[in-house]
Amino acid sequence: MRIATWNVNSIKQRLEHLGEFLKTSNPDVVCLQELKCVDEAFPRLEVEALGYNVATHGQKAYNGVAILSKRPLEDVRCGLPGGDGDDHARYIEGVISTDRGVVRVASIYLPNGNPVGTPKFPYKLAWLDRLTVHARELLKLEENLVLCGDFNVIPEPQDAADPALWVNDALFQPESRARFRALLDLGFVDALRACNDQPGLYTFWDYQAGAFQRNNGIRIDHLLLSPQAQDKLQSTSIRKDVRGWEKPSDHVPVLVELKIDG
DNA sequence: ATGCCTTCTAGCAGAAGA
Repeated sequence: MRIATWNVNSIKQRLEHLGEFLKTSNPDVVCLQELKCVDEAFPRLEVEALGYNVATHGQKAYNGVAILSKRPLEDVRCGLPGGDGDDHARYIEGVISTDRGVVRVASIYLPNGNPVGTPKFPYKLAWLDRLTVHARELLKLEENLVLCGDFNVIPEPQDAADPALWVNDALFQPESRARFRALLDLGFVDALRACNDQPGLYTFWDYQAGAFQRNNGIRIDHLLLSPQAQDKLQSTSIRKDVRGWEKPSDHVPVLVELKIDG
């Protein structure tokens, strides 16, 4: 089973790219972030015509997450528990059954948190804490579980082309990185790092200042695997070429291949 | 040191993103 995550930065602006990505990578499951539209405005019929079931959790203008799956989606849950008034559409979860096993997948759009020193940063940290609490519960199910998405965390210095540029940024603050590590410490593995410890692997390049042309990127889109899923890890890849398409998202798709349905 | 660019909504500028 091939699972992808991609922050599309507006699904309406990126529908053509999504079609091209689905055709060329042929994923079984796709977790999308930053839809930037309400559920009713999601191009559901167009995506279904490409062979995918669709579950969305959208909102007007900002955020918005979705899961696309060739196989039916079951037990879909929208929103991260413990919000207490948090109305951002940043979390959706579902289950996919195959002949060879079950996979639970979450599509996550973690808060950016900038600028540090405003309420946005503690909101990010609190959201990371809530995610950790929920993930601990999910791990008790002992399922194949993949937490996919734009975590808005640069885990390590080697995950940035120029770490010095990010020292004052919410994505690279010690508090953000420590919480990401705490999440991993529950028993998850960062799928890409399990396969490749090389530097220079990025999933985001800013639109400004020719960041992509200069390969001034960061790695913030991640696929975290439960122990059961780790045992089935076959490969990972980053579709860097997608950033070179005309009018691209600033993020590219990241994929993991799990030996689940052959 | 700051803006650089792209998206959204609203309305012809500002917020948000990272």
